[in-house]
Amino acid sequence: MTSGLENVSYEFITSTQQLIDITPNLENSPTVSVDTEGNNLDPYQAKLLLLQLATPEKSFVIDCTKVDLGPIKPVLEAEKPLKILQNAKFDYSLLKVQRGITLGSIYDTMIAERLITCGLSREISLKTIAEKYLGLKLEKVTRESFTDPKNPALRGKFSKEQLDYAARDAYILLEIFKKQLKQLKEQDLIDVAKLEFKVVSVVAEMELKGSLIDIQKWRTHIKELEEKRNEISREIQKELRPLANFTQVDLFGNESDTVNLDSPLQLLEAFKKLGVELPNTSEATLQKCDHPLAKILLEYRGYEKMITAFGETILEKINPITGRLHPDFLQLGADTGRFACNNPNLQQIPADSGFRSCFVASPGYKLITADYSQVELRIMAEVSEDPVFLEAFRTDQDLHTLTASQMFRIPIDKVDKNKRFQAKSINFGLMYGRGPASLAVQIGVSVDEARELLDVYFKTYRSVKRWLDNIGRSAVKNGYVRTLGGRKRAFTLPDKDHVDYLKLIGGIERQGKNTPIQGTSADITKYALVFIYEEFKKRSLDAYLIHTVHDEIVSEAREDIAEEVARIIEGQMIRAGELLLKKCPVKVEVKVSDYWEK
DNA sequence: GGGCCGAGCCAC
DNA sequence: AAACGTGGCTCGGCCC
Repeated sequence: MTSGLENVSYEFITSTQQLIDITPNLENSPTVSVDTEGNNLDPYQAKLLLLQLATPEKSFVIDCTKVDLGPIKPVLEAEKPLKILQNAKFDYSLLKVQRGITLGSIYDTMIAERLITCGLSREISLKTIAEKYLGLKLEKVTRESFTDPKNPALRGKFSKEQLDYAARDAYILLEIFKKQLKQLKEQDLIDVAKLEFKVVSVVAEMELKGSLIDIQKWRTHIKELEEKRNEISREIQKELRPLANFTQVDLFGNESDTVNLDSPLQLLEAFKKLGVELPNTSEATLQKCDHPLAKILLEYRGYEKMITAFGETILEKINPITGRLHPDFLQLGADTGRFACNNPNLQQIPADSGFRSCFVASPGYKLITADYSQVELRIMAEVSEDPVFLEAFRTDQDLHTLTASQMFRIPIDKVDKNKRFQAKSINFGLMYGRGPASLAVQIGVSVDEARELLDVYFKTYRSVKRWLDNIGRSAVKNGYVRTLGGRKRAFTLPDKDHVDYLKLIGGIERQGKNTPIQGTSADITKYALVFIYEEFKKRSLDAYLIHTVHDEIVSEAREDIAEEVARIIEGQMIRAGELLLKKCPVKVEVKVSDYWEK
């Protein structure tokens, strides 16, 4: 079953001359799998220990503590052979930072697996795919042994076990690659796979560059929030003090006459003394509560949340070597194809608070923020071919105002704020498969009125309704949907006799409606990232991608070329949009600034 | 004391 | 309160 894959024969390279001798083996192979071992996950702090290379004919394990990788730099940086890696971003970053070597072309087995499973599974580890494709049960990997500070490998002493595993991890990728490729072809995923593989190195470079944060400004902002929170806290305590007998005793026996506002237990007790019996202190409960204290408490929580979620914790992630933030961009974080981001998640920095403006350009540089204007609604116009929607975008009108005008049968200049808001709520809500009940809550009308509004809306935009109905049905009928970039998302269909059958089907219909829209937006942004990166490289510009938030791309460029770079970014983003949107025009808004602007 | 999960809230 | 899509982070509560 496992056909000798457990024990791969390999050559251990411990001198530069040996490496020179094997270079032809690599140059003449169509594919070479690549793996690295370092002693740290952070490419800036890691020491490169081993580099494993495997061709179908022969495998090599290179002792990077002794060997100069210069002789194989050209073959790694060339388009051919194709480099096959599991989670290539890691190896790319390590090789780039520690040896100045990049990888010219990438096939990533982890990314490929995410495309192949397309939402049905998130099991994409090497362990999982080795078993799936090769029937191979990998023993617990010795990767941890490399990161142990006491590990002799740090001094260039490798155990036979370490070397064997290292060689095997590289070699098996060749076999996995062949089987995955068949799957990618069968599922018609080659185009999107090519895109994703190009995105890998762009994301690696983006992460390596990272974002600069103005620490002083950030701390000042936290302090302002803390002051506001403390002020509210004092106000609350003042209300409570006259009630007395609130003596709390902490772990050290210290007595306090204040209530811990973060303790639900103490809060309930306090409310009780005020004559208010509450079942709990959840947001909903407090919202319904008439007592003025409830309102202020919610305000307190708002500040508290900001401070804990975006306070000092983000500053702790600043890299000690670069002094910048290097978040982890998860290229296929969402099943729709969108990025996710963590450590820290820079995709959820509050948009309208003082936090964003703390992200700044390096001295002598500018930040360029570029975002697609209403890209998801434009995608809906494209896929539905709705004549009214398309016309609105072709003539660059305000879609929400136009929608309101048509729904309520009033002239454009008679559309007030409320009617525009209602139309906007429907326009956006549709993309989420939103129903009358939730719409009613948002725009403050009864459910019947909301249903009425939706009816009118769909009479105006018949093609939109037809498209939404069809795509929802096809998600259930076929078990999957696709984006305009060819990306696929599959669904696990419930059994007909499942107790929640209708509920589950409803969920799949909504996902089926949303995924082509959200996922096409992801396709476009990813093409744009690749185009922009290639353009920067081709022109050798002192400009760098540093961040992306779904329909937005942030770059940093030297001051004197910032305006030129802004035009390049805009052009490449439009080019990416037009690659997938043929009927609906694409619009991009670009800003050049000293900080991250919304 | 660590893992897991839901609630609640941040983004698009 | 409630049939609104995609994520991550923090907290509190629960379990082992």
